[in-house]
Amino acid sequence: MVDKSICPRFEKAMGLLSQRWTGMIIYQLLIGPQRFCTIESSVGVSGRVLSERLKDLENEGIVNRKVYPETPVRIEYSLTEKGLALEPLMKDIEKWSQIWLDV
Amino acid sequence: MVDKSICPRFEKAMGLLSQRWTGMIIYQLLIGPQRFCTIESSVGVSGRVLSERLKDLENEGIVNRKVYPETPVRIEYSLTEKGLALEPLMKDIEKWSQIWLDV
DNA sequence: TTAGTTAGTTACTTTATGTAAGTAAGTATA
DNA sequence: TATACTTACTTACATAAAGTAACTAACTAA
Repeated sequence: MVDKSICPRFEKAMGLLSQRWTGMIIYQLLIGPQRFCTIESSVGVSGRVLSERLKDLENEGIVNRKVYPETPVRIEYSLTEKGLALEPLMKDIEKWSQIWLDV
Repeated sequence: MVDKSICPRFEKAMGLLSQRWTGMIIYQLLIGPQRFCTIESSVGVSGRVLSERLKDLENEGIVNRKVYPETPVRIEYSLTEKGLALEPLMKDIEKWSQIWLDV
């Protein structure tokens, strides 16, 4: 008795955003372009998973990766237009959490 | 070098919403009160995980569980005020997905 | 030559999820 | 009386995802 009436786009979006750490990474990148180690320490995600998530987000066109061949190499991750479009959503989570959650 | 400057409330909210299936369950309950088997089939989550999630959501005060001692027993899950307050957020995901994702 | 940098990757362990069968409490059917 | 059928779960077991820590590449500086 399958009765999936849920919009497949919504389902895909939720599938992306409900991966562990993905939301936190995007939220952190809303501050501005950042390098790997900065995201790692501010978000508290392991390098193994961060590397995986950034690859996925890049493939989805949500995150941009820019290499600066300095020494040591600097790589900056930033949000694309598609990624920046998630800001209202993040603000809503912020609002909700401030009203309904206590620390 | 730990530099977690992220708001703990936001982090908790994201921790809740980024659990697999949680968002879909809430989205489905926005339609109205529903029983276990309806959520199970419409969302496509397994009974094992659905049971776990509904317990968590009830503990968080997001979902309400009401027992109707009919035969066979009917149990209806619905969103509390706190849960309903997540609607704008869900609408944002909907909007974003419709603009930025293709099926 | 040794040490130090960033941005990863690899191997291994622990946790989360999927799958399918089982349970409890009750009614209806043979 | 026995068997089957309902919902709402739970349990046991298998697989997938995430955590941890060590390792690598490419380059510079001491």
